[in-house]
Amino acid sequence: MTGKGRGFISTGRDRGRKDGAPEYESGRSDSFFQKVYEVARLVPYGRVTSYGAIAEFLGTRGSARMVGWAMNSSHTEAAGVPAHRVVNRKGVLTGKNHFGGPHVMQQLLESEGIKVNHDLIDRFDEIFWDPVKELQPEVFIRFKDKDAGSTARKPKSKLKNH
DNA sequence: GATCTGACCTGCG
DNA sequence: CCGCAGGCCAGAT
Repeated sequence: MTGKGRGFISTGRDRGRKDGAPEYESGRSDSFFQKVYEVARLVPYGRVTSYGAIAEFLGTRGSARMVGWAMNSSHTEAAGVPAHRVVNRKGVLTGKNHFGGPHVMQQLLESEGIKVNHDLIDRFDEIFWDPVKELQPEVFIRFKDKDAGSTARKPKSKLKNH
């Protein structure tokens, strides 16, 4: 039951250390990037998610670009981040060039049983794994705990139910 | 310390 | 229906 009772996703309040101490060397930090890595690691085997889904999950819907940018620095993570399971909303392997090869990302996906045709994931809507839908019950509590009072969250009327 | 860029997404024309 | 421009936030120069 994945009894990872640890902090998981922190509030990330104190981002950026002016003292020049690199967060990634510390192993775990509260930086926004680390949160992205955590979510990316939660993507099940044989499933994929999108940058926007992770961004929305973290509370910053419009900052999908940051998720991709975070993946760019994911190579510093010794723990290993399954960045190949993160694609854009269309299911296109936009970050394939950052895997050290134009076909590395595709091969990684295919090794998990994911079919890729011309940099496009086949049956993307079927294997798509949305952290907001899957992890919402447990993780959102962490975020709400941050505000603790601002329970007045905007209802997500617009569901991207493909 | 200001400016630009970026593995994106959504909306408008 | 397709094309484009704006927005988003944090790292890099």
